[in-house]
Amino acid sequence: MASWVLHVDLDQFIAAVEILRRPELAGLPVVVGGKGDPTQRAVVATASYEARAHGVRSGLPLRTAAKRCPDAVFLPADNPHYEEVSEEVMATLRGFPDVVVEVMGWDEAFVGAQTDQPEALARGIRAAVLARTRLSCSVGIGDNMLRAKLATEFAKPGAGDGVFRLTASNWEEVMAHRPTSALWGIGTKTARKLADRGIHTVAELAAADPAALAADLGPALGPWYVQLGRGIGRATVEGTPWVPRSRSHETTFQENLTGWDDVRAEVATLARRVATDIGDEGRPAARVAVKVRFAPFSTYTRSATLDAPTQEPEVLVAAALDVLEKFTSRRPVRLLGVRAEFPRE
DNA sequence: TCTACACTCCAAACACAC
DNA sequence: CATAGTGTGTTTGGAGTG
Repeated sequence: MASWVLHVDLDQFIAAVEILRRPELAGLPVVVGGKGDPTQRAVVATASYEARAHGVRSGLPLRTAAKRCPDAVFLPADNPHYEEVSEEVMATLRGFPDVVVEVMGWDEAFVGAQTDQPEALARGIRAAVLARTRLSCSVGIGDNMLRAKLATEFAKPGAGDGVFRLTASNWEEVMAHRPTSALWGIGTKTARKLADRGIHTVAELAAADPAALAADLGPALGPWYVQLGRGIGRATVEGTPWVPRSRSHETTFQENLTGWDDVRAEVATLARRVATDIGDEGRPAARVAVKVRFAPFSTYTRSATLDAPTQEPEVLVAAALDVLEKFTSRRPVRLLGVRAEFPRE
């Protein structure tokens, strides 16, 4: 019996959930995000494949989505409902005997298993999730989590047939000529830095000198990027529940705040929401951070350690307002956020 | 007492993922 | 022109300490 990592990823999860509630939307371009009003400041949470054909992607401003796809159906995000459906999916995964499930978000999870037929397990998972939730998913199979995660892309509708295996055996064949940005952990900024050094493809990254990259990109990140290029990653799926390090709330205002009294009032409101959350969890906060995004989009965070950990709402509000005083600019504010950090360890 | 240095902690910026 | 919300990890630079 061999050790395998499977990566399960729901297909167009949020859009699919909405279409389940409103079957008449099937086959139409559906865009979910914000309050469902494409004239507001908000971004796309998920677009159906029909909307994606018009260039609508997650993270795109709703306004832009409406321009690219004027005929799309715009729906508000209903996060509590997605959480419920997600729980149902994860419970289905945990129902398989002798597997370890590591949840990575509403719509994806890693499954660790000992088996000699990982494809059979993958198909079993797809069938079970479909039967229980009517949702389709794609499954990547790998000899570690990185390869399983990347494999899923080749299993997705339009690219594959629902299951794909990526291991040391086919890593080069599949990945060598792809851009470094195809790797999990390399975003646009890092891809750009690598390109500046003449590293454009996965193969070039795999062949790079870790020490040289360490000097340039950091002692931990540089060598890690080379490992990514080689397809090396964590091979053990962890099933132990995650303990959050922080809780936060932030909000973008439809109209910029121009008065500092308004800013103070909104920070207090956010701090109370955070206080409610951590009070419900019964975990005192050790540190409070305030985030301010001035118009048009420059963003800053300031923070302070509390005298003693607390969950007292008024102490947290006062602390957040204190931190806010570290900002001296009075430019118009488009976003405010408050974060509570729990004691380390 | 002053300076250099190693070390740790903290705060902020930054990058990334979902 | 437009760019959410939530959360994590790394790097960097300054403050404190011995």
